[in-house]
This record gives sequence, C-alpha cells and structure tokens, in this order.
Amino acid sequence: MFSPLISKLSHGADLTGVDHQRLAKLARTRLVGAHRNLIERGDRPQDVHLVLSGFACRYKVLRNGKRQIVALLVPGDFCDLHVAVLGAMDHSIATLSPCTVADLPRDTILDLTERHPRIAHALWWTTLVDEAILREWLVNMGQREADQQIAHLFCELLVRLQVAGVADANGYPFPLTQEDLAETLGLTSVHVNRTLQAMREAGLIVLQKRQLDIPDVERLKAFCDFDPDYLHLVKRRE
Amino acid sequence: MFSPLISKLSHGADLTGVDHQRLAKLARTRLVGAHRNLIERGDRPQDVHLVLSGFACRYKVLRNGKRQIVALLVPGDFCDLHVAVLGAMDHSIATLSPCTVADLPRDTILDLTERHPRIAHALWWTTLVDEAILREWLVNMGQREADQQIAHLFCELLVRLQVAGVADANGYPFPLTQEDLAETLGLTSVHVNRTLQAMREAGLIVLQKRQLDIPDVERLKAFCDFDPDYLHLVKRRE
DNA sequence: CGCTGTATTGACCTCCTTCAAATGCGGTGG
DNA sequence: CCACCGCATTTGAAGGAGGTCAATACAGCG
Repeated sequence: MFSPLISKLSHGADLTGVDHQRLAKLARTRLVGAHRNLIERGDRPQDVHLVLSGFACRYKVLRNGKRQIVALLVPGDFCDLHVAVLGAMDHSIATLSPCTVADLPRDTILDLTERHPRIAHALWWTTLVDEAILREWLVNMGQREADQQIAHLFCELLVRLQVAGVADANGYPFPLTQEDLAETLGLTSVHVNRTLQAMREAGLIVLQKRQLDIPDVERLKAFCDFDPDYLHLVKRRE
Repeated sequence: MFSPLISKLSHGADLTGVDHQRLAKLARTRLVGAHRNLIERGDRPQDVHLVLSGFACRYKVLRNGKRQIVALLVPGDFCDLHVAVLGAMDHSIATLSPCTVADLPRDTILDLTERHPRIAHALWWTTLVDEAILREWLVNMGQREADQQIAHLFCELLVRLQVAGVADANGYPFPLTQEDLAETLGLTSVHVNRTLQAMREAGLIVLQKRQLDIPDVERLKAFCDFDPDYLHLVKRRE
C-alpha cells in the first residue's frame, strides 16, 4: 500500500525495515476521482496528504484564468508536508487522474519525526528534492525549446516513477491530456500537439492510449540533455 | 551586521531579542567582488553561506552554454542551508554585484537549531518561502508576457528588500545588467531592453544608474497582478 | 583619452499563439 | 450493437511575441 513512498524514501535515506513498519501502520487511504481538488489555495490542512497512485498536480491560476501547473505529484509524493510552518497554502492541488490518497494526521507525522531521526531525515530529503525539481523546471521553461522541454519532462517522470516502483524500464502510464501538458510547460495545447507529432515521427516516443513508451531511453536523454543529478538519488542498498 | 537576516526572520517567526543575540554572535564575514562564484555545482560546502549585502544568484548552465538564473539572493538569504541533507550542490551560486557574505560553520547552525526551536522554525520558514518563490517564478515564466514578467520580478524584489530592511518605500538599488535580467526571466537581453524602454515610456518604472524607482507602486502591482501572499509574510510585532 | 562592458537600434526570422473548425474516440443509453 | 454525446486530438491559416545577428552608441574607469 505504501510501497511507492517507501520505495522512494529508500533512495534518499537509509531506512531500516523497522522504519518501514512505522510508516505502513499509518494507513488510512481513499480513492479520489480525476479532476478533483485535493487542497485549495488558502486552506490550512490539518492532515498531511500523500499520493499513493495516479497523478496529481500543484497549480496556480491567474486572474485572467490561465493556469500554470507548478509540480506533478506521482505515487510517493506528499502534497502538503509542511504547510504548518507557512500557514495557508499559496497554491492548489488537484488530481489529474483517479488517485488513491492517504490522509495522515499531522500529529502522527510530528510524533514520528521527533522520535525517529531517520524518518525525519528522509522527509527532509523529499522536500529538498521537490525544490530541486522546481529549479530544473525553471531551466526547462527558460532555456529549452518545446520538443526538448517535453522530452526532459518525460525523462524526469521515467526516473521518478521508477524510483516509486511504478514504471518499467522504458515506459509508464501517462494520464495527462495535451492540455495538462501544455499547462505544465507554459505552452499551448495546439503547440504541444504538433510537437508531440514531430517527436513521434522522429521515433523518440510512442504515446497512445494514455501510455508513454520510450523506444530508446538513452537517445531521448541525449536529445534533451537530461542529467538526473538534481533528483539526488542515492544508490540503493539491497 | 546581521540585520537583514534578523529583519527578514522577524517576518516569518516570533524571534525574541535573545534569539537575535545568538545569531549575531556568529559573525565572520567577508567581502566578495562582483561575478565571483560562491559555490559551484558538485560542491559539498562545509560552511553555511549567507548574503548580507549585494545581489547573488543561483544558476545552472546547459551544455549549449545558455545560463538560467533560478533564484536571486538578496541580503538575509541563505545560499546552502541544507545541502548536508542532499549531498552535492546541483547548481552554482555567484555574486551579481559586490557582496558581503557570512560563513557560518555548519556545526554552529546544527547546534543552534537543536537547542532553540524558534530559530529552527524560522530557518524552516525561509526554505519554504524560497520554494514558494520558485513556484511563482514558474508561473511568471509560463504565463506572463515579458513586460508583466519584469514588473512582477520588480514587485517581488521590492517586498523582499523591504523585508530585509534595505529598500525604501518605492525603490531600491538594482545592480543587475539587462543580460542578468534576461537570464533570470528566460528572455534575451535585446528583448529585455526593448521591454524596459516601453515600461519607462509608460511611466511604470524609472531605471537608471543601477537604481530602480517605482513612481506608483500600486499601479505596477496592478499591472502585473502581483499578490504577495506567496512570500508568507507575517504581520510583524513591533 | 582609450578600453571594456553595457545599452541601444535595425532588419529579419521563427517559434509559438490564436482562432476556429474538423476529426476521432471512449463511454453510455437505447 | 449502434447512435450519440462529450471530451481530446488534430489540422489550417494568419499573426505576434520574442529571438538572432550584427552594428552602433554610450558610460564608467584607469
């Protein structure tokens, strides 16, 4: 049930089997349909939310109605680990596909981190990686052209989903619409569409029926100059 | 000496006078010229670095030589508060103007936070605000046009510099070149130049001799739809 | 006064957007 | 099983924001 989180954390810290147990004991999960708000701007959530399956996103909407997705949340990602420190949410979170979500009482988390430094350290690590991803997205939007931008996002998701244990070696389920993709990359859906077509023709990707396959992962990585160092993955001890 | 940091922290947490003392005691500062690297990608800094005056930036360079600035560091901002958790730096940090920088031994910081929860909380707060700023920059690059983008950055800096106590009500020293500005906004310096001219003609800004003045702050904020909630400032107790 | 880095300008180009219509497709109800 | 609906994808034509290249003007500084 909590395996995506545990799998992910094991790439960022040395969690022992005992620690795993502690996390798994917190289970209280629910199913959420696609396109539902999990948290809205201005909220002060009491529980900590965790995505266990499906895709969700952080987003902000401008006065003119435009929406910018500022993060994709995949299995193992926290929605609001630390709002308590900030007070109110400055952005909203919504599902992009059906998701299973865990609600963890904030007190439980606080208690857990206080008593188990390794867990605290692992959670620390996740938020710093989230920040590093934001920086890389900024580079992506600022300096790369649409095709490389899309390719880079696909490469990042491949790694992140593999780390969570929900992607195979060269592909994964990809429920986002072209519109969603456009909103995360700062493009229009029309241009995303045309760019995807070009990438398909170039044999870089196979994207159909909400499934992305990458025939030649190394080639795609080279195409967009992908370097996963910003994900700060640590060699996993078997 | 440490007033920018202390001034800033007081907007994010309830620090008492005693806490102030503790921070101030750590002083070991130095002057750094403009365009010097403070930290490079791959480094594992031992000390924690803090900007006390001047402008610095986080940046990443692509293989093709393009540079993207992913954060501006102003007085009171930390460079690398938490690399210890991540290991190596995934980006570099350089000065944009002459800066005074403080080097704080990591152990001192660890010790301080462990023994003084309020300080720990305040430092927590700063890193979460940094993350919120990244999200807003993503919105800026993805959804706003050049003129609003520039305006938004200017508004953000006005608030941040005021919070640090180094800006007056409607302006501040602005040492960045148009090239620097271009690299932070994902534009070219040519286009930044033309856009700045238009903004000057519109009376939105006065930018000359490395000094930015904003004749009508409310107007500029309205122009770019600026909402400072993402900076998570707390009403300061006098 | 000359040097060097920054700002400015012009001409041209292209990536991406806009608007609008058409096509395709999964799901549902008859 | 088929017709139909709603949503997502695809396509076309035209326009605009921003990029590229390269020359010129300007300003601070030793």
